[in-house]
Parts: sequence; structure tokens; C-alpha cells
Amino acid sequence: MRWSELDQADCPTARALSILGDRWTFMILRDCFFGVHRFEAFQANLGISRTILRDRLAHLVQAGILVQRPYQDRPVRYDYVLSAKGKALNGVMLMLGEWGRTAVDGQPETQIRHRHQTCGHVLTPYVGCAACGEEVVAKDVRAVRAG
Amino acid sequence: MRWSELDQADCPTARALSILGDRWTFMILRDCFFGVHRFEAFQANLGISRTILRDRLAHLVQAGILVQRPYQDRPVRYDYVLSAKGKALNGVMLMLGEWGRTAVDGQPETQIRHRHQTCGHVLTPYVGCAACGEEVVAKDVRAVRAG
DNA sequence: ATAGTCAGTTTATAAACTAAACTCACTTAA
DNA sequence: TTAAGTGAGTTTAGTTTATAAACTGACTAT
Repeated sequence: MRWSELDQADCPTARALSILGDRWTFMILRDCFFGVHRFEAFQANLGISRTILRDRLAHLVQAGILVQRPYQDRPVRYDYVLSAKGKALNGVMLMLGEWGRTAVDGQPETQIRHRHQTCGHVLTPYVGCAACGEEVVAKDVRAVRAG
Repeated sequence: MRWSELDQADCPTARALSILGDRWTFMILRDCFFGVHRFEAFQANLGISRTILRDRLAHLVQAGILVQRPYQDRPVRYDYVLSAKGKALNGVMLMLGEWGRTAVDGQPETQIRHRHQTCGHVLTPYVGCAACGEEVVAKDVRAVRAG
């Protein structure tokens, strides 16, 4: 199966991955959440090849995850900023970082955390159930087909 | 920059993505969370090429995310099951699915949801702050370097 | 015996990625 | 008013990765 056919899937995870599931897109978005929004800054930060960066930014814009905002004319140059759809990925990014921090070996002393502005604490994110407010763990969920 | 150098990064998200950030690994893990654990089942479900499937499974085993459990001898055949480290990805998977469900266009009538066994409701997952219990949104978090 | 299953391996071909140089439209400094 | 610099690309050639399809090996069931 070709990757390009995956956006047809009836599984929301598969469709999400048809947009995000390549080697650099997630890294570009991580940078966006850290406030990076210019071509040269992405390129310098990630060391990604310019060809691929161009393709990925175009794809993210086309998917409505990033929005281009011109910051000069002659020639037109754009900031790439997160749309509402892009900002909605915040939870995914936080959980991914948390997994990387706690489950993947690394240099703990230089790791990046987040501060939760509303309560002032260093953030330890968890996934909760909107209905009961409890933390959700793997063994307590079962897939069901929504009607 | 080569993708293979990414596991050196001091950003936990980058290190997480050095394992998960290719085109099929996340899809394989999604299947694992749905209870799939045999080579042929992954291959049939995903339509992935066998060569890549073999590489990805080996990589996930080597990274400690999946564990091989022999279910027969002569020849030895393995189930690939999630380790604790793998199960810890549950939150990422749930949030990714939720984003796909709510933000990416699709066929809503055939979508997959989860039931939260402990409270009985269809799960709507959100990311909360372990310190204050409130839902975490993008504008309330700021990156800080942990000492 | 014959066919089927399961997990791979091999091979040829196709697609994607990388690095480096180049382009274009400017802006700033000498 | 040349000269250098900046920002966002584009082009090109070469390398790496992925794909599809056939094949292998060790069995099991009929």
C-alpha cells in the first residue's frame, strides 16, 4: 500500500498520520510550538534539506495546520504560524514529549519541560476522560465503532 | 541532517520521534493497541511491504517498545506485544486519534471511538495538568529548561 | 502427496531524500 | 554605486529507502 492512500482510511488515527506521519513534519510542528515561524529558522534548527522543508511547509499549509502570514512585500515573505487546527495538536505534542522524557533514554539534565501558566507548576501532562475526569490508562479503554 | 542523528537531541520530543517518526511505525503501534500482534496480521491490515514491516518490528523490539513472545517452536514464531514502555504511548495514541477525529475531514459515521471501561462513557480524551487537574491548552504552556 | 500457513528474504524497480550550488528580489554598509 | 548579505526558495545529481512480487523454509492439516 502506498502512504498516499492512507488519507482514505476510516480510522481517525490513520488519517491523522497521513498528514503527520513522515520523518520531518512532526519536528517542524514541534518548532512551531516553540515559536519558530520562518523558513531559515526551521532549516537552521532542524538541519533539514531545503527541498523537503519547502514540501512539508506547503503540505502543512494545504492541510490547514499552518497559515502563511506575509511579513514583507517585494519579495513576499511569510511567517508560518499554527492555525486553530494546528494548535489543537498541542495535546499530542505534550504527550509525545512526556513519553520521550520518561520512556526514552537521554540526557535528563538538559531536557525541556513546560510551565503551566495558570497554576505555575512545571507541567506533567496526563490524558483524562472528559466524562469522569479520571486519568485514562491503556487497560481501561476498548475500541468501539461509533454509529 | 540525517534522521539517524536525531536520537542524540536533547529535546525529548525529538528523541521520541527518532523512534516513532517514520511512515509506518505509528500505524503498527495503532494496530498493537487494537490487539494485533502477528506479522501476517500487521501486513494484511496495513498493506505495508513485508521488508519494511520486518525492519520496523525489529526496530520496535530493539527500542523496547514491543516484546517478542514465542507462541510456537519449529519454527519459532512470535507474537509482538506492547511492553510497559509501549503501553505508555497510550496517551499519545488517544490524543492523535482525537485530533484526527475532530480536526481532519473524514467519514464521521464509520469512525472508531473508545469506551472508558471505568466510567462506561465513550471516551473524549483531553490533556490535563497533574499538578492542578485542569485541561491544558496551548496558550497556557511555556517551554522551560529543566535544571 | 498436496495444499496451506506463517514469517521471513531476495531482487529489481520506483520513489523519496540529501547536499550543494544556484536564482531572484531585495536591503544594508562602505 | 559597487559589494556583500539575507531570506526563501529552485535545480541538479547522487544516495538512500521503499515497494511489489516472487521465493524460501519449516512446518500443519486434509
